[in-house]
Formats: sequence, structure tokens, C-alpha cells
Amino acid sequence: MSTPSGEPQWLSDDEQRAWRAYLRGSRLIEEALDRDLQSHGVQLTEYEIISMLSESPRRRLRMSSLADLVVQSRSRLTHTASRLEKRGWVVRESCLDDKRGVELVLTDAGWQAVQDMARVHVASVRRSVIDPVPAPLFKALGEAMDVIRATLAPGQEGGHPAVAREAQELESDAQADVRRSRVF
Amino acid sequence: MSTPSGEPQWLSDDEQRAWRAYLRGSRLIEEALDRDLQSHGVQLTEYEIISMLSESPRRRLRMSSLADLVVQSRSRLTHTASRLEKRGWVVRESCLDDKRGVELVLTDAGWQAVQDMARVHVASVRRSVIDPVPAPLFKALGEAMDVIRATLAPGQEGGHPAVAREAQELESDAQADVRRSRVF
DNA sequence: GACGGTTAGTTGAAATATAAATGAAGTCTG
DNA sequence: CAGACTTCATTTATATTTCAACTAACCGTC
Repeated sequence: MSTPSGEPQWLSDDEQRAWRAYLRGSRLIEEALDRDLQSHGVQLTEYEIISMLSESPRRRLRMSSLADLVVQSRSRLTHTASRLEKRGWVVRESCLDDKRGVELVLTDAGWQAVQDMARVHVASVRRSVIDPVPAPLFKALGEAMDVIRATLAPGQEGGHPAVAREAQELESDAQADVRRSRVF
Repeated sequence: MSTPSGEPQWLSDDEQRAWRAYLRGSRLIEEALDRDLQSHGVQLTEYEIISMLSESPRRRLRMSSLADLVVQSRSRLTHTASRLEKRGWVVRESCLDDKRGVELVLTDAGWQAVQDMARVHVASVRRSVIDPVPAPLFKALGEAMDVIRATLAPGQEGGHPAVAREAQELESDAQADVRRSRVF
């Protein structure tokens, strides 16, 4: 054994095939979805941000939680949030309790934008990703990805911590008409 | 029906769960693999490029084919190739037949770099992606992603058009010791 | 063989992303 | 409560990516 810890455990043929299919497929998905959202002048990562906000109880989320949710660095989110703010889609509000914290709030204009874009986007996701794959296989894909999620980001099960509590909290809210957000 | 083409077909709960798991998981994977490759000072996308080259018959590929293979824009590949060239890992050679064309060739230093990084990277892929997922489920994930690949990039089945012919072409080559490249 | 249309690859400027340093406000310990 | 340490978010400086020209070479047709 000359190298540190000897020969690595290379991939089997099956593993390699699957892994390469994943790598290439994931890039193609990103490309396709991004392209379709360009028609509305947003990137997928920006859409993710505002759509997450749109689903949150008071259409707001702390920078940190949001960053974790969409898997972006704090710094990146700061920059992107500023861009979204310039467009008038979000506003920053400082947290009442923790004065270090900042909450990103979706404006009415932002809400409307999400609603519009969601139509395009859901069609795009269907066409590129969901429709071509048989339902059971797609479900398996979801399970596999959730295992990976659990491995790489343990302790963030729901994905969106807020959504679980949404119904009760919002029921008597002015925005109750939102009901289960269909921004998917 | 007030909106163009009426209500979009929103996602079912199963579909939504799977799609979100995918989205989040894919970002986490990218993040994890990228982080691990940072130790060698490369990004995942750069690694993909040189590893593809390392598997090609004469360690060379045309810019366009390579761009398609790794799903990057021509422009992006041009810039990235320049960076890799500065490091001495690749060299540009103009095509003999098609004088518009440029081939990107992996240098010996580049080859060595890939060999070294592959050890780190394969371990990283195993740890983050393959090991946590039961083999059959991972295989399903691969199948699903291949369907998507077929949808979004029809007519690029093998992924690496060159690899299929590699064995025979290379068998009596100076680099025959490469055998089935284990850069995975 | 010259015109129009297309493809290959590059370039340079603008947009976006990453990385390291900063400041301000929390928490924990003694 | 002081000091050390951590977390939150931003800032600044770089690095990378995108986007819109642009040049050169191929291709078909007349």
C-alpha cells in the first residue's frame, strides 16, 4: 500500500451507469427549467426563494432558514435578496426578538409574480421531468433523493418547517384565502 | 377560462414530495461534491471536463462534443478551458479536418491530476450519494434520470460517444495501459 | 465560385457567485 | 457582569458565468 488508505473502492458498472445518468440528467434538468423561467426574467434559484416565501405563514422567512431551505450560502442569499428587493418583490424586516436577524418578506407584487410564474414553471417541470418518467419510478427517485437529503442535511426532514403548521396558524389570517399554496 | 389555457395541471402530493426531494437533494449533492473537490482546488464542473477527456481515445475531445457531454454552454467551456490551460492541464489543438474546430487535449500533468483527484472524488460520491441509498433504489434513480436524459437530450445515449469504441481503438496505443479508465 | 445561411469557437462586458473579513448581537462561563 | 466565543447577516474583493457580438470556416445552391 503506497497510497494513503490504498485503492479507493471504485464504482461497479451499475453504480457508474446510474451515477453518470444522474449527473447528466440533473444538469439537463437545471438547464431546461432555467431556460423556461427566463421568459419571466428569473433564474430557478430566484424562483425557489420567492416560492418558499410564498408558502410560509406570513410570507416571510429568516435569511438563515431560507438559505438552508434552498441550499444556498448566506452570502449568496444576501446578494440575491438584494436583487429581488430592487425588483420590489421582497422587503427586509429586522427580527423583533433577535436583533441580529433579518426576515425576508414577500410583497404583494412578489406574490403576484410567483402566481404568474408558477403556471409556467409547473408546466415546465411536468414536461421536462415528471411526465416522461413512469409514476412509480419517479416516486422511487424521490425516495432515493430523500435518503440523500437525510444524509447530507440531517434534521431538516420536512424541507419547509413552516408548512406543517401553516393551516392552523393561518386559518384566521387575512391571507387565509391562500389555503394550501398552489405554487407547488 | 380567463387565463391562457386555463388552470395548469398542478402536482399531486406524491409528485410534489418527490420533486421537492429531488430539488433539495440535488443541491446538497452538488454542494457536498464541490466542497470535497475544493481540497484539490477544482470545481466539480472542471473535474467533469478533465475526467471526460481522460476517458477519451486520445485524451482529446472537440469543444462542442465536450460541451454537450458535460452540459455546459460553448462560451462557458471556452472560459473554463482557458483556465485549465493556464494550469497546464489541457492544451488546445486545432482540428485537422474541420479548421473551425478545436480539440481540447489532456496533458500528462492533467492526466496525473485526474488520477489523484479521482481517489478523493470517488470516495466523496460514495459517501454522499451511493452508500446511503440501497442499491436497487439507486439503480431506479439512475433509470429515472436516464429517461429524463433521453427526453431532454435525445440522441446522446451513451453519454460518451467515444467510450464505446475505446477498447479496440486504444488496444495497441501507447496509452493502452489505461485499459478501462478507472477515473469513473 | 460567389452568395446566403449555418456552425464552431472566441471575446469582452455585464451579471452573478464565492470567499474572506467585518460588525453587531446573541450565548455561555466563570 | 466581563470576557471569550458563536451566530447572523452584510460587505468587499475576486472569480466565474452569462449574454450579445464577432470572426472564421463549412455547406448548399445557383
